[in-house]
Amino acid sequence: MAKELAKNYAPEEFEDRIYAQWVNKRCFHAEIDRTKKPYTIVIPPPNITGQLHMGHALDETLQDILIRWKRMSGYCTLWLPGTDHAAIATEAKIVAAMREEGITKEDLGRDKFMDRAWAWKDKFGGRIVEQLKKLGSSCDWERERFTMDEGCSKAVKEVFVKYYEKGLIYRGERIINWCPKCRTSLSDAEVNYEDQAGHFWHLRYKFKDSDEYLELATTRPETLLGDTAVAVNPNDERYKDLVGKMLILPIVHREIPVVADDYVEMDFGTGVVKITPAHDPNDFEVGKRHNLEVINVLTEDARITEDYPKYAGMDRYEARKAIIADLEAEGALVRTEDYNHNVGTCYRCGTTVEPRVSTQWFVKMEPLAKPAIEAVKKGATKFVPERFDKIYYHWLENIKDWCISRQIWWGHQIPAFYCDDCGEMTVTKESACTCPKCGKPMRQDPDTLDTWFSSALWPFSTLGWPEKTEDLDYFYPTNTLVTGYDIIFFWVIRMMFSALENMGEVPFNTVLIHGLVRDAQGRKMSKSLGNGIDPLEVIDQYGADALRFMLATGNAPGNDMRYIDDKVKAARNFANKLWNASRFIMMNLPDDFKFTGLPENLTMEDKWLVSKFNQLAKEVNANLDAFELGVACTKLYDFIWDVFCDWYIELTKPRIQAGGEAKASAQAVLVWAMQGMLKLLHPFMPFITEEIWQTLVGDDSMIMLQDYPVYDEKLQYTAEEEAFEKIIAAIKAVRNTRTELNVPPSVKAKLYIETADADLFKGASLFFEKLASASEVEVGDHFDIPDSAGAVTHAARIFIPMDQLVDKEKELARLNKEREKAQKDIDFLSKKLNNPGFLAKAPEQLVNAEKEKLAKAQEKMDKIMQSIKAYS
RNA sequence: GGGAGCUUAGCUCAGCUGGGAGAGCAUCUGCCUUACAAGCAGAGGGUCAUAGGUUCGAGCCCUAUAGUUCCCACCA
Repeated sequence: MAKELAKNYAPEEFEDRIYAQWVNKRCFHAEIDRTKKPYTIVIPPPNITGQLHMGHALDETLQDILIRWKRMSGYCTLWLPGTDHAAIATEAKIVAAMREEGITKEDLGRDKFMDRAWAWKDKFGGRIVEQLKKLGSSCDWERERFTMDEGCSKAVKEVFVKYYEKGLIYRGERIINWCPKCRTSLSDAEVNYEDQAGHFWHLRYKFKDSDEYLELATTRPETLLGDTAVAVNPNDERYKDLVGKMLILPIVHREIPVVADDYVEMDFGTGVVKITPAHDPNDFEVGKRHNLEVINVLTEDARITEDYPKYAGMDRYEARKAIIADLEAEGALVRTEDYNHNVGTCYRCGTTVEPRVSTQWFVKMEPLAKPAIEAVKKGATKFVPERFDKIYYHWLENIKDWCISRQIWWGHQIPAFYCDDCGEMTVTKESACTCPKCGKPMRQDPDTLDTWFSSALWPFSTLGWPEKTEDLDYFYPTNTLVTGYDIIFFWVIRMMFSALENMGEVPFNTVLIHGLVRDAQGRKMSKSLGNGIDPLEVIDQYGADALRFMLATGNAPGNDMRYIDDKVKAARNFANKLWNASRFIMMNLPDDFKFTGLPENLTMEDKWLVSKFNQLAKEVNANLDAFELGVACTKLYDFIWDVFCDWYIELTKPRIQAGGEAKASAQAVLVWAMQGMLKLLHPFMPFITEEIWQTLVGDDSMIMLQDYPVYDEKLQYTAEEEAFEKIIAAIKAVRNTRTELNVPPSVKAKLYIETADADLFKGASLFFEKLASASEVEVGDHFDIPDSAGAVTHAARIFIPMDQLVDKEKELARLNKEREKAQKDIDFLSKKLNNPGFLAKAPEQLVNAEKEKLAKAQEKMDKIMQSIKAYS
């Protein structure tokens, strides 16, 4: 074959072409072959921002490695990509984009607005799909992308109605986080806390029956309008007698009681707290315990209500000023101090969140959380790394009921209907209904569901549930979820309990958790810092394979990783190395070369390589099986670079130059090994391996559809492998000696090799000439060569005669240094082997291994001593 | 306040269920040896944060301490 690779590894020249081939030849999904075992992977929604960032690149890389490996290992694989549901941030983008076009809900009406929103979502989702393709994602997006839209909303209704009927969903008054600007409730996770400079206003409330005052402090004086009590700690000696007394609320002049509650900390401030149940979550709880009235003083957009005409219509900050002025006038303001405190803000618009009592829909968490905890405890789902189960437990054990209603108009509308006439409420899967009591048409709840409510159903709603589909039966429960630890609370937990409740089975068996990608200084990548690195730019510069390899290697699961340019460069250099190795193989192949498998007569170095490759295949499979992707990467890197390129290729050169039969067999082994390495590496570096494969094997063959190499007993040559290591050790020793004596490689010298393995070394003399600058090699069982430098291994004593170049003193010093080293080894090992505790308790295998090591060390020592004697 | 992680070579990090400390980059020395200078051959460099403990044996397990990062909760 007259194929040739371009001179340099240039990923930009083939990555797009290779991807197009995968798509055209339908490699990703092939036909679903239900005779194979299924492997299903669930991936987080990649449309969070409509733009690819490093986090996605990491997600995608890990997932894609696993899915390609499984596919090549004979599994029927399936991705469950999350592109349909209204991910929170995308919603914000959609709305912003629609506003830019001047489109409002009122213009279009809800239904049309939704159609429009879905179109936008396609755009955002679609863009990221294109970006993921550049990374080499083997997900068949076209097929998998829109199969679940309908199913998802069907599933949502199904679950909602079911929960409602089982009493798992209820409507209730709760204090919630409310964004006055977005006019929507926010979950705890959607609130960002930030330190803000504020004030502490010390106020005094007068007692009803005396002229005494009680002093307290507040950061939010305007909520005073809604105060319905003042609280002290029941154990506080200072205020014990005051509990139950009545106070007069300043400005409003309402009577409010002093109550005792543990919530109050005695040593903070004055130890007295004003209680505003309608506008503070803690106060709300206190209010419930003491049956206090809940007085709401703020409207939806955080203005004072009509009930307080003097302040009505003012927003909370204007009202604060006005009220402080009035307090001062009334003599109720004692003093003002500066105070920094944590203020909750809306993650979307940054507005300060207003706690607000309102009617919302809730999911009762306790009965759902219990089975979810159990499932992980008994191992039905396991976290990798394991420690993340602690975070999981910690979260679930302290879980509060989940507020699922949102006051936004995109997303799944709550399937509850109200009769405006008689106040009746129905929860139903139907899209419209009439009042069962008075027969009038009912109005659907305008609120929508928290985006995570539908996301929680992902692993089964995407497979067709609630219908009993073949896919559901075959692919559920899924195998693996890959995600960052930051999403455990949002998504993982909710998928867990939702699946257990609705399917009676866990949604996935393994949750592979990875860390965050940080910048070179270890900071989180963020837009405001401007330190984010665009994966697409990295791909343009170094290629997708280099980026993927860098992301998968050199870090432990669950640990954060820093993005360092040099790391990608190192990965790119590795790709270049592989590229050039295959170039070496191909440029030597005859035009009519036909690969027919491993040749019959393998030489010792062939067996050494084959055996080591066999071991590699075994270990890589084991590592992938245990989700140790980084370890697998490192092993592939070491094998390809060190074992194959630095040793084996060099070892074949004499045969290649010799030509004839020797050349042909060397080429067959080279091609065999290259094919094997490409297959092993393909999940990690799909593009370059595919490109080389197709050049090497032929255009219509695709590496993506090959079988993944596995361990093969027939390829294991343990004894030969070990024997050849002696040659390698000897070559290294000669090189070492030469370098230490500053002999340039151009100066050749004859080698005399004194060894008990004469046949072995005789057969390898060419290697010494090629790799150890030998002009000639003589092997025997005894030599006495004066004026020579020495190289010693446990198996051989090598003389390098170089009269003028060898300084006897220096050589003796060098030998003594070696002797010391060898003595250290012997001391260490014999001490260990003379320890009765070690002999009695250490495993037999280890004891034998240590004995063998000692024997080798002693052999080496003997040889060193002989050389020293020869010099003295 | 509750929880989790990290501390190993100059830098960034590996080190799988405890069995003589590793890689990449950087540094030093010598090489353009026709696959590769994005390379080849060598070298130096670590009391594995500190102090105890368990064990025949500890970077790894236990306890405490220090430094550091993150998550959750949150003070009126």
